[in-house]
Amino acid sequence: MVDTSKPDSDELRGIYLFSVLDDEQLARVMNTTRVVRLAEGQRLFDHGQPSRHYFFLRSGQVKLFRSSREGGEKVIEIVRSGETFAEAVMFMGEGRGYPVSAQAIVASELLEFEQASMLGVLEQSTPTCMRLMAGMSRRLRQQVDEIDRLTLHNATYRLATFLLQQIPRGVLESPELHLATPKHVIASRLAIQPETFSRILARLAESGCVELHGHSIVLTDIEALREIVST
Amino acid sequence: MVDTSKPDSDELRGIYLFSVLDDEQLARVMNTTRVVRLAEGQRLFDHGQPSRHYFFLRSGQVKLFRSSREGGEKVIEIVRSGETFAEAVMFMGEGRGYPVSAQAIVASELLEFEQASMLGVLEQSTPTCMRLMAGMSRRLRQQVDEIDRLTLHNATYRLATFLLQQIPRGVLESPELHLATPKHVIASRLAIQPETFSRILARLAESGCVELHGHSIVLTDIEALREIVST
DNA sequence: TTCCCGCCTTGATCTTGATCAACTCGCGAA
DNA sequence: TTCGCGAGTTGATCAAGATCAAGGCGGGAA
Repeated sequence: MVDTSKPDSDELRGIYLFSVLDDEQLARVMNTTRVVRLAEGQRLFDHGQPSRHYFFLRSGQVKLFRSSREGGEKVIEIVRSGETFAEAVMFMGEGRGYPVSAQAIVASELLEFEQASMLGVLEQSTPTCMRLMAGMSRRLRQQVDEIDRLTLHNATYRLATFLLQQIPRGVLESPELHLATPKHVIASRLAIQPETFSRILARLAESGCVELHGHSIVLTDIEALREIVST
Repeated sequence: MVDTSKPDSDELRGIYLFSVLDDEQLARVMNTTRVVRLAEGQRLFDHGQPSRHYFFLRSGQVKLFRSSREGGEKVIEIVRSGETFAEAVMFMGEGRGYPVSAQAIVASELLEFEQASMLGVLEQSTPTCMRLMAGMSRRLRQQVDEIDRLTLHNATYRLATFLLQQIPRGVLESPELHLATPKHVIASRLAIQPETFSRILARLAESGCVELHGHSIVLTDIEALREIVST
Protein backbone atom coordinates (compact mmCIF):
# COMPACT_ATOMS: atom_id res chain seq x y z
CA MET A 1 0.00 0.00 0.00
CA VAL A 2 1.31 3.39 -0.97
CA ASP A 3 1.62 6.01 1.70
CA THR A 4 -0.78 8.87 1.15
CA SER A 5 0.69 11.23 3.73
CA LYS A 6 3.79 13.35 4.17
CA PRO A 7 6.91 11.48 3.16
CA ASP A 8 9.43 10.36 5.76
CA SER A 9 13.16 10.24 5.26
CA ASP A 10 13.05 6.53 4.47
CA GLU A 11 10.77 7.12 1.54
CA LEU A 12 12.95 9.93 0.22
CA ARG A 13 16.10 7.92 0.54
CA GLY A 14 14.43 5.25 -1.50
CA ILE A 15 14.45 7.73 -4.38
CA TYR A 16 17.65 7.21 -6.31
CA LEU A 17 18.39 10.89 -6.66
CA PHE A 18 18.32 11.39 -2.90
CA SER A 19 19.84 8.10 -1.85
CA VAL A 20 23.26 9.46 -0.88
CA LEU A 21 22.23 12.64 0.93
CA ASP A 22 23.16 13.08 4.58
CA ASP A 23 20.51 13.84 7.17
CA GLU A 24 20.90 17.59 7.01
CA GLN A 25 20.67 17.69 3.22
CA LEU A 26 17.70 15.41 3.23
CA ALA A 27 15.99 17.63 5.76
CA ARG A 28 16.46 20.59 3.47
CA VAL A 29 14.78 18.74 0.65
CA MET A 30 12.02 17.49 2.89
CA ASN A 31 11.24 20.96 4.21
CA THR A 32 10.06 22.11 0.82
CA THR A 33 8.31 18.91 -0.16
CA ARG A 34 4.56 18.78 -0.68
CA VAL A 35 2.20 15.96 -1.48
CA VAL A 36 0.16 16.58 -4.62
CA ARG A 37 -2.90 14.60 -5.64
CA LEU A 38 -4.23 14.73 -9.17
CA ALA A 39 -7.57 13.51 -10.43
CA GLU A 40 -7.72 11.71 -13.75
CA GLY A 41 -7.13 14.19 -16.54
CA GLN A 42 -5.86 16.94 -14.25
CA ARG A 43 -2.95 19.09 -15.38
CA LEU A 44 0.18 19.37 -13.27
CA PHE A 45 1.96 22.01 -15.35
CA ASP A 46 1.90 23.40 -18.86
CA HIS A 47 4.57 23.78 -21.51
CA GLY A 48 6.26 27.14 -21.08
CA GLN A 49 5.03 27.70 -17.55
CA PRO A 50 7.73 28.96 -15.16
CA SER A 51 9.34 25.92 -13.59
CA ARG A 52 9.95 25.92 -9.88
CA HIS A 53 9.41 22.28 -9.03
CA TYR A 54 10.28 18.77 -9.99
CA PHE A 55 8.40 15.64 -9.05
CA PHE A 56 8.35 12.06 -7.89
CA LEU A 57 5.38 9.93 -8.89
CA ARG A 58 4.23 7.89 -5.91
CA SER A 59 1.31 6.23 -7.61
CA GLY A 60 -0.73 6.58 -10.75
CA GLN A 61 0.40 7.59 -14.22
CA VAL A 62 1.39 10.92 -15.73
CA LYS A 63 1.98 11.78 -19.36
CA LEU A 64 4.48 14.39 -20.52
CA PHE A 65 3.49 15.83 -23.87
CA ARG A 66 3.66 18.64 -26.40
CA SER A 67 0.67 20.01 -28.24
CA SER A 68 0.37 21.95 -31.46
CA ARG A 69 -1.97 24.81 -32.21
CA GLU A 70 -4.02 22.57 -34.50
CA GLY A 71 -4.90 20.27 -31.64
CA GLY A 72 -2.25 17.67 -32.30
CA GLU A 73 -0.63 16.06 -29.29
CA LYS A 74 2.61 14.10 -28.95
CA VAL A 75 3.25 12.17 -25.77
CA ILE A 76 6.95 12.46 -25.02
CA GLU A 77 6.98 10.16 -22.05
CA ILE A 78 4.65 8.15 -19.88
CA VAL A 79 5.83 8.44 -16.29
CA ARG A 80 5.21 5.44 -14.08
CA SER A 81 5.13 5.24 -10.32
CA GLY A 82 8.54 5.28 -8.71
CA GLU A 83 9.99 7.65 -11.29
CA THR A 84 11.07 11.27 -10.97
CA PHE A 85 10.57 13.84 -13.69
CA ALA A 86 11.38 17.44 -14.56
CA GLU A 87 14.62 17.28 -12.54
CA ALA A 88 16.63 18.30 -15.58
CA VAL A 89 14.76 21.56 -15.89
CA MET A 90 16.49 22.86 -12.80
CA PHE A 91 19.45 24.31 -14.64
CA MET A 92 17.74 26.66 -16.96
CA GLY A 93 16.36 28.66 -14.07
CA GLU A 94 12.87 29.83 -14.83
CA GLY A 95 14.17 30.86 -18.24
CA ARG A 96 11.90 29.21 -20.74
CA GLY A 97 9.73 27.24 -18.39
CA TYR A 98 8.81 23.58 -18.57
CA PRO A 99 9.67 22.01 -21.94
CA VAL A 100 6.50 19.88 -21.88
CA SER A 101 3.06 19.74 -20.30
CA ALA A 102 2.17 17.17 -17.66
CA GLN A 103 -1.23 15.63 -17.07
CA ALA A 104 -2.45 12.71 -14.97
CA ILE A 105 -3.68 9.78 -17.07
CA VAL A 106 -5.26 8.24 -13.99
CA ALA A 107 -5.68 9.59 -10.47
CA SER A 108 -2.15 10.06 -9.17
CA GLU A 109 -0.21 11.03 -6.13
CA LEU A 110 3.10 12.84 -6.34
CA LEU A 111 5.77 14.44 -4.25
CA GLU A 112 6.63 17.97 -5.30
CA PHE A 113 10.13 19.30 -4.62
CA GLU A 114 11.50 22.79 -4.98
CA GLN A 115 14.28 23.25 -7.48
CA ALA A 116 15.88 25.98 -5.40
CA SER A 117 16.54 23.77 -2.39
CA MET A 118 17.90 21.01 -4.60
CA LEU A 119 20.33 23.36 -6.29
CA GLY A 120 21.74 24.16 -2.88
CA VAL A 121 22.09 20.49 -2.07
CA LEU A 122 23.79 19.80 -5.39
CA GLU A 123 26.44 22.40 -4.55
CA GLN A 124 27.37 20.27 -1.57
CA SER A 125 26.88 16.74 -2.77
CA THR A 126 29.02 15.75 -5.69
CA PRO A 127 27.75 12.15 -5.64
CA THR A 128 24.24 13.49 -6.07
CA CYS A 129 25.44 15.56 -9.02
CA MET A 130 26.82 12.38 -10.51
CA ARG A 131 23.51 10.61 -10.05
CA LEU A 132 21.64 13.44 -11.67
CA MET A 133 24.07 13.60 -14.57
CA ALA A 134 23.82 9.87 -15.10
CA GLY A 135 20.06 10.18 -15.29
CA MET A 136 20.21 13.05 -17.74
CA SER A 137 22.74 11.20 -19.84
CA ARG A 138 20.49 8.17 -20.03
CA ARG A 139 17.53 10.28 -21.02
CA LEU A 140 19.59 12.03 -23.67
CA ARG A 141 20.41 8.69 -25.20
CA GLN A 142 16.78 7.61 -25.09
CA GLN A 143 15.83 10.75 -26.96
CA VAL A 144 18.34 9.95 -29.67
CA ASP A 145 16.87 6.47 -29.93
CA GLU A 146 13.45 8.05 -30.20
CA ILE A 147 14.54 10.37 -33.02
CA ASP A 148 16.13 7.39 -34.74
CA ARG A 149 12.86 5.45 -34.61
CA LEU A 150 10.79 8.41 -35.74
CA THR A 151 12.92 9.21 -38.76
CA LEU A 152 14.53 5.96 -39.85
CA HIS A 153 11.72 3.50 -39.16
CA ASN A 154 8.02 3.09 -39.89
CA ALA A 155 5.02 2.77 -37.62
CA THR A 156 5.04 -1.03 -37.55
CA TYR A 157 8.66 -1.04 -36.44
CA ARG A 158 7.91 1.46 -33.69
CA LEU A 159 4.97 -0.53 -32.42
CA ALA A 160 6.90 -3.80 -32.47
CA THR A 161 9.75 -2.14 -30.58
CA PHE A 162 7.28 -0.87 -28.02
CA LEU A 163 5.72 -4.28 -27.52
CA LEU A 164 9.10 -5.92 -27.04
CA GLN A 165 10.09 -3.27 -24.50
CA GLN A 166 6.99 -4.02 -22.47
CA ILE A 167 8.04 -7.60 -21.81
CA PRO A 168 8.67 -7.93 -18.07
CA ARG A 169 12.23 -8.81 -17.10
CA GLY A 170 12.81 -12.54 -17.01
CA VAL A 171 9.80 -13.62 -19.02
CA LEU A 172 10.98 -15.64 -21.96
CA GLU A 173 8.02 -16.79 -24.01
CA SER A 174 4.50 -15.75 -24.91
CA PRO A 175 4.22 -13.03 -22.30
CA GLU A 176 0.87 -11.42 -21.73
CA LEU A 177 1.05 -7.65 -21.60
CA HIS A 178 -1.51 -5.57 -19.74
CA LEU A 179 -1.80 -2.14 -21.20
CA ALA A 180 -2.19 0.06 -18.16
CA THR A 181 -2.57 3.02 -20.52
CA PRO A 182 -5.33 3.86 -23.02
CA LYS A 183 -4.35 2.81 -26.54
CA HIS A 184 -4.67 6.29 -27.96
CA VAL A 185 -2.06 7.51 -25.45
CA ILE A 186 0.33 4.77 -26.48
CA ALA A 187 -0.38 5.65 -30.09
CA SER A 188 0.58 9.26 -29.43
CA ARG A 189 3.69 8.11 -27.60
CA LEU A 190 4.65 6.27 -30.81
CA ALA A 191 3.60 9.16 -33.06
CA ILE A 192 0.85 7.08 -34.69
CA GLN A 193 -2.81 7.98 -35.13
CA PRO A 194 -5.25 5.80 -33.14
CA GLU A 195 -6.78 4.37 -36.33
CA THR A 196 -3.41 3.38 -37.71
CA PHE A 197 -2.39 1.96 -34.34
CA SER A 198 -5.46 -0.23 -34.31
CA ARG A 199 -4.89 -1.38 -37.89
CA ILE A 200 -1.26 -2.29 -37.33
CA LEU A 201 -2.13 -4.25 -34.21
CA ALA A 202 -4.85 -6.04 -36.18
CA ARG A 203 -2.33 -6.86 -38.90
CA LEU A 204 0.10 -8.27 -36.34
CA ALA A 205 -2.70 -10.42 -34.93
CA GLU A 206 -3.58 -11.48 -38.48
CA SER A 207 -0.04 -12.65 -39.10
CA GLY A 208 0.09 -14.52 -35.81
CA CYS A 209 2.60 -12.37 -33.96
CA VAL A 210 0.16 -11.37 -31.24
CA GLU A 211 -3.22 -12.24 -29.79
CA LEU A 212 -5.56 -9.44 -28.80
CA HIS A 213 -7.91 -9.50 -25.82
CA GLY A 214 -8.96 -5.94 -25.20
CA HIS A 215 -6.33 -4.29 -23.04
CA SER A 216 -4.27 -7.39 -22.79
CA ILE A 217 -1.97 -8.57 -25.56
CA VAL A 218 -0.27 -11.93 -25.76
CA LEU A 219 2.96 -11.96 -27.74
CA THR A 220 2.60 -15.35 -29.35
CA ASP A 221 5.57 -15.02 -31.68
CA ILE A 222 8.35 -12.93 -30.19
CA GLU A 223 10.80 -14.05 -32.86
CA ALA A 224 8.60 -12.62 -35.58
CA LEU A 225 8.47 -9.31 -33.70
CA ARG A 226 12.25 -9.34 -33.31
CA GLU A 227 12.45 -9.94 -37.04
CA ILE A 228 10.43 -6.80 -37.73
CA VAL A 229 12.66 -4.78 -35.42
CA SER A 230 15.93 -6.09 -36.81
CA THR A 231 15.08 -5.23 -40.40
CA MET B 1 44.04 31.95 -37.44
CA VAL B 2 43.34 28.77 -35.52
CA ASP B 3 46.18 27.13 -33.70
CA THR B 4 47.11 23.80 -35.24
CA SER B 5 49.36 22.59 -32.44
CA LYS B 6 49.04 21.36 -28.88
CA PRO B 7 46.57 23.45 -26.91
CA ASP B 8 47.75 25.78 -24.16
CA SER B 9 45.87 26.50 -20.96
CA ASP B 10 44.47 29.72 -22.39
CA GLU B 11 42.77 27.85 -25.18
CA LEU B 12 41.34 25.27 -22.79
CA ARG B 13 40.06 27.89 -20.43
CA GLY B 14 38.29 29.46 -23.36
CA ILE B 15 36.18 26.31 -23.51
CA TYR B 16 33.12 26.87 -21.37
CA LEU B 17 33.27 23.47 -19.74
CA PHE B 18 36.81 24.09 -18.47
CA SER B 19 36.54 27.78 -17.73
CA VAL B 20 36.40 27.49 -13.95
CA LEU B 21 39.04 24.83 -13.39
CA ASP B 22 42.09 25.66 -11.30
CA ASP B 23 45.59 25.16 -12.67
CA GLU B 24 46.04 21.70 -11.26
CA GLN B 25 42.72 20.44 -12.61
CA LEU B 26 43.39 21.99 -15.98
CA ALA B 27 46.76 20.30 -16.08
CA ARG B 28 45.09 16.95 -15.51
CA VAL B 29 42.80 17.53 -18.44
CA MET B 30 45.61 18.77 -20.62
CA ASN B 31 47.79 15.76 -19.91
CA THR B 32 45.41 13.47 -21.70
CA THR B 33 44.52 15.84 -24.51
CA ARG B 34 45.43 15.03 -28.11
CA VAL B 35 45.03 16.98 -31.32
CA VAL B 36 43.05 15.08 -33.96
CA ARG B 37 42.88 16.03 -37.62
CA LEU B 38 40.21 14.61 -39.88
CA ALA B 39 40.07 14.72 -43.65
CA GLU B 40 36.75 15.42 -45.33
CA GLY B 41 34.50 12.40 -44.94
CA GLN B 42 36.65 10.75 -42.30
CA ARG B 43 34.97 8.97 -39.37
CA LEU B 44 35.78 9.95 -35.82
CA PHE B 45 33.75 7.23 -34.08
CA ASP B 46 30.87 4.91 -34.80
CA HIS B 47 27.56 4.30 -33.11
CA GLY B 48 27.99 1.63 -30.46
CA GLN B 49 31.75 1.87 -30.31
CA PRO B 50 33.15 1.95 -26.75
CA SER B 51 33.37 5.57 -25.71
CA ARG B 52 36.51 6.77 -24.00
CA HIS B 53 36.77 10.33 -25.29
CA TYR B 54 34.86 13.51 -25.80
CA PHE B 55 35.79 16.31 -28.13
CA PHE B 56 36.14 20.00 -28.87
CA LEU B 57 35.91 21.11 -32.48
CA ARG B 58 38.63 23.65 -33.19
CA SER B 59 37.84 24.12 -36.84
CA GLY B 60 35.82 22.47 -39.56
CA GLN B 61 32.47 20.75 -39.30
CA VAL B 62 31.39 17.39 -37.92
CA LYS B 63 28.07 15.64 -38.25
CA LEU B 64 26.60 13.37 -35.60
CA PHE B 65 24.23 10.85 -37.11
CA ARG B 66 22.41 7.53 -36.93
CA SER B 67 22.14 5.10 -39.80
CA SER B 68 19.73 2.31 -40.52
CA ARG B 69 20.46 -1.06 -42.06
CA GLU B 70 18.73 -0.02 -45.26
CA GLY B 71 21.20 2.77 -45.84
CA GLY B 72 19.10 5.55 -44.40
CA GLU B 73 20.91 8.24 -42.46
CA LYS B 74 19.60 10.82 -39.99
CA VAL B 75 21.86 13.67 -38.97
CA ILE B 76 21.21 14.36 -35.30
CA GLU B 77 23.44 17.39 -35.02
CA ILE B 78 25.87 19.43 -37.05
CA VAL B 79 28.74 20.43 -34.78
CA ARG B 80 30.37 23.75 -35.54
CA SER B 81 33.77 25.04 -34.51
CA GLY B 82 33.96 26.14 -30.90
CA GLU B 83 31.57 23.48 -29.71
CA THR B 84 32.18 20.40 -27.57
CA PHE B 85 30.40 17.10 -28.13
CA ALA B 86 30.05 13.64 -26.60
CA GLU B 87 30.62 15.02 -23.09
CA ALA B 88 27.31 13.60 -21.94
CA VAL B 89 28.39 10.07 -22.78
CA MET B 90 30.80 10.11 -19.88
CA PHE B 91 28.32 8.83 -17.35
CA MET B 92 27.32 5.60 -18.90
CA GLY B 93 30.84 4.29 -18.70
CA GLU B 94 31.70 2.26 -21.75
CA GLY B 95 28.34 0.59 -21.32
CA ARG B 96 26.58 0.94 -24.62
CA GLY B 97 29.13 3.03 -26.45
CA TYR B 98 28.60 6.21 -28.40
CA PRO B 99 24.92 6.84 -29.13
CA VAL B 100 25.71 8.23 -32.59
CA SER B 101 28.40 8.14 -35.26
CA ALA B 102 30.61 11.14 -36.00
CA GLN B 103 32.12 12.07 -39.35
CA ALA B 104 33.88 15.16 -40.65
CA ILE B 105 31.85 17.05 -43.25
CA VAL B 106 34.92 19.08 -44.18
CA ALA B 107 38.55 18.75 -43.08
CA SER B 108 38.48 19.38 -39.34
CA GLU B 109 40.73 19.77 -36.37
CA LEU B 110 39.67 18.66 -32.92
CA LEU B 111 40.87 18.30 -29.38
CA GLU B 112 40.32 14.88 -27.90
CA PHE B 113 39.89 14.53 -24.14
CA GLU B 114 39.75 11.44 -21.98
CA GLN B 115 36.54 10.85 -20.11
CA ALA B 116 38.36 9.23 -17.22
CA SER B 117 40.39 12.30 -16.34
CA MET B 118 37.34 14.51 -16.60
CA LEU B 119 35.38 12.31 -14.24
CA GLY B 120 38.09 12.84 -11.66
CA VAL B 121 37.96 16.58 -12.17
CA LEU B 122 34.19 16.61 -11.84
CA GLU B 123 34.47 14.97 -8.45
CA GLN B 124 36.40 18.01 -7.29
CA SER B 125 34.79 20.86 -9.13
CA THR B 126 31.15 21.39 -8.38
CA PRO B 127 30.95 24.50 -10.58
CA THR B 128 32.13 22.40 -13.50
CA CYS B 129 29.43 19.86 -12.72
CA MET B 130 26.93 22.69 -12.84
CA ARG B 131 28.22 23.79 -16.22
CA LEU B 132 28.03 20.29 -17.59
CA MET B 133 24.53 19.79 -16.22
CA ALA B 134 23.38 23.07 -17.70
CA GLY B 135 24.68 21.99 -21.08
CA MET B 136 22.99 18.60 -20.86
CA SER B 137 19.77 20.22 -19.76
CA ARG B 138 19.82 22.57 -22.74
CA ARG B 139 20.46 19.70 -25.11
CA LEU B 140 17.65 17.70 -23.55
CA ARG B 141 15.28 20.55 -24.24
CA GLN B 142 16.51 20.87 -27.83
CA GLN B 143 15.81 17.19 -28.37
CA VAL B 144 12.26 17.64 -27.14
CA ASP B 145 11.87 20.54 -29.58
CA GLU B 146 13.21 18.29 -32.30
CA ILE B 147 10.73 15.53 -31.51
CA ASP B 148 7.97 18.13 -31.47
CA ARG B 149 8.93 19.33 -34.94
CA LEU B 150 9.27 15.82 -36.32
CA THR B 151 5.90 14.63 -35.09
CA LEU B 152 3.66 17.68 -34.90
CA HIS B 153 4.84 19.65 -37.94
CA ASN B 154 5.48 19.09 -41.63
CA ALA B 155 8.60 19.43 -43.73
CA THR B 156 7.91 23.04 -44.79
CA TYR B 157 7.56 24.08 -41.16
CA ARG B 158 10.82 22.38 -40.28
CA LEU B 159 12.67 24.03 -43.12
CA ALA B 160 11.25 27.46 -42.32
CA THR B 161 12.24 27.01 -38.67
CA PHE B 162 15.72 26.05 -39.75
CA LEU B 163 16.09 29.09 -41.98
CA LEU B 164 14.94 31.44 -39.25
CA GLN B 165 17.39 29.89 -36.80
CA GLN B 166 20.24 30.57 -39.21
CA ILE B 167 19.74 34.31 -39.07
CA PRO B 168 22.85 35.82 -37.45
CA ARG B 169 22.25 37.64 -34.18
CA GLY B 170 21.33 41.28 -34.69
CA VAL B 171 20.42 41.12 -38.35
CA LEU B 172 16.90 42.40 -38.77
CA GLU B 173 15.93 42.29 -42.41
CA SER B 174 16.61 40.37 -45.57
CA PRO B 175 19.61 38.50 -44.22
CA GLU B 176 21.71 36.50 -46.64
CA LEU B 177 22.51 33.04 -45.37
CA HIS B 178 25.55 31.12 -46.53
CA LEU B 179 25.00 27.42 -46.23
CA ALA B 180 28.36 26.14 -45.02
CA THR B 181 26.97 22.62 -45.26
CA PRO B 182 25.89 20.55 -48.29
CA LYS B 183 22.14 20.72 -48.78
CA HIS B 184 21.67 16.97 -48.52
CA VAL B 185 23.20 17.08 -45.02
CA ILE B 186 20.83 19.84 -43.96
CA ALA B 187 17.99 17.82 -45.48
CA SER B 188 18.96 14.83 -43.36
CA ARG B 189 19.23 17.06 -40.29
CA LEU B 190 15.60 18.04 -40.96
CA ALA B 191 14.54 14.48 -41.77
CA ILE B 192 13.66 15.39 -45.36
CA GLN B 193 14.79 13.70 -48.56
CA PRO B 194 17.08 15.82 -50.77
CA GLU B 195 14.48 15.96 -53.54
CA THR B 196 11.76 17.16 -51.21
CA PHE B 197 14.15 19.64 -49.64
CA SER B 198 14.89 21.11 -53.05
CA ARG B 199 11.23 21.28 -53.97
CA ILE B 200 10.19 23.01 -50.77
CA LEU B 201 12.95 25.55 -51.16
CA ALA B 202 11.81 26.15 -54.74
CA ARG B 203 8.25 26.64 -53.55
CA LEU B 204 9.38 29.16 -50.94
CA ALA B 205 11.27 31.03 -53.66
CA GLU B 206 8.18 30.83 -55.86
CA SER B 207 6.07 32.45 -53.17
CA GLY B 208 8.60 35.19 -52.58
CA CYS B 209 9.80 34.19 -49.12
CA VAL B 210 13.36 33.56 -50.20
CA GLU B 211 15.75 34.12 -53.07
CA LEU B 212 18.08 31.33 -54.08
CA HIS B 213 21.63 31.79 -55.31
CA GLY B 214 23.29 28.40 -55.06
CA HIS B 215 24.59 27.99 -51.55
CA SER B 216 23.43 31.39 -50.48
CA ILE B 217 19.84 32.15 -49.58
CA VAL B 218 18.36 35.60 -49.05
CA LEU B 219 15.38 35.67 -46.74
CA THR B 220 13.37 38.33 -48.55
CA ASP B 221 10.24 37.94 -46.48
CA ILE B 222 10.97 36.97 -42.91
CA GLU B 223 7.43 37.73 -41.84
CA ALA B 224 6.05 35.16 -44.25
CA LEU B 225 8.46 32.59 -42.85
CA ARG B 226 7.40 33.46 -39.32
CA GLU B 227 3.82 33.01 -40.46
CA ILE B 228 4.58 29.46 -41.60
CA VAL B 229 6.24 28.67 -38.28
CA SER B 230 3.49 30.16 -36.14
CA THR B 231 0.73 28.17 -37.78
C1' DT C 1 40.44 24.53 -71.59
C1' DT C 2 37.85 20.20 -71.30
C1' DC C 3 36.20 16.40 -68.93
C1' DC C 4 34.05 14.17 -65.22
C1' DC C 5 31.82 13.36 -61.11
C1' DG C 6 28.87 14.45 -57.48
C1' DC C 7 25.39 17.66 -55.98
C1' DC C 8 21.30 19.45 -57.01
C1' DT C 9 17.03 19.98 -59.46
C1' DT C 10 12.89 18.64 -61.83
C1' DG C 11 9.38 15.36 -63.35
C1' DA C 12 6.31 11.16 -62.82
C1' DT C 13 4.58 7.85 -59.94
C1' DC C 14 3.89 5.29 -55.71
C1' DT C 15 3.25 4.22 -50.70
C1' DT C 16 2.50 5.08 -46.02
C1' DG C 17 -0.12 6.72 -42.89
C1' DA C 18 -3.61 10.63 -42.10
C1' DT C 19 -8.20 11.96 -42.44
C1' DC C 20 -13.15 11.54 -42.67
C1' DA C 21 -16.96 8.77 -41.50
C1' DA C 22 -19.73 5.23 -39.55
C1' DC C 23 -20.41 1.78 -36.39
C1' DT C 24 -19.56 -1.40 -32.21
C1' DC C 25 -18.60 -2.28 -27.67
C1' DG C 26 -18.39 -1.77 -22.75
C1' DC C 27 -19.07 0.73 -18.83
C1' DG C 28 -20.96 3.97 -15.53
C1' DA C 29 -24.96 6.70 -14.24
C1' DA C 30 -29.77 7.43 -13.68
C1' DT D 1 -32.45 -1.95 -17.18
C1' DT D 2 -31.64 1.59 -20.35
C1' DC D 3 -29.19 5.36 -21.91
C1' DG D 4 -25.26 7.83 -23.33
C1' DC D 5 -20.66 8.50 -24.08
C1' DG D 6 -15.95 7.73 -24.98
C1' DA D 7 -12.70 4.34 -26.68
C1' DG D 8 -11.71 1.45 -30.18
C1' DT D 9 -12.36 -0.62 -34.70
C1' DT D 10 -13.12 -0.78 -39.59
C1' DG D 11 -13.84 1.13 -44.19
C1' DA D 12 -13.04 4.56 -47.96
C1' DT D 13 -10.46 8.19 -49.56
C1' DC D 14 -6.73 11.54 -49.56
C1' DA D 15 -2.28 13.87 -49.34
C1' DA D 16 2.50 14.53 -47.99
C1' DG D 17 6.44 13.12 -48.94
C1' DA D 18 9.31 9.06 -50.74
C1' DT D 19 11.04 6.85 -54.56
C1' DC D 20 12.45 6.18 -59.26
C1' DA D 21 14.31 8.34 -63.20
C1' DA D 22 16.52 11.76 -65.99
C1' DG D 23 18.98 15.73 -66.76
C1' DG D 24 21.67 20.14 -65.61
C1' DC D 25 25.19 22.58 -63.42
C1' DG D 26 29.48 23.67 -61.28
C1' DG D 27 33.92 22.90 -59.49
C1' DG D 28 38.25 20.37 -59.46
C1' DA D 29 41.80 17.73 -62.05
C1' DA D 30 44.53 16.93 -65.99
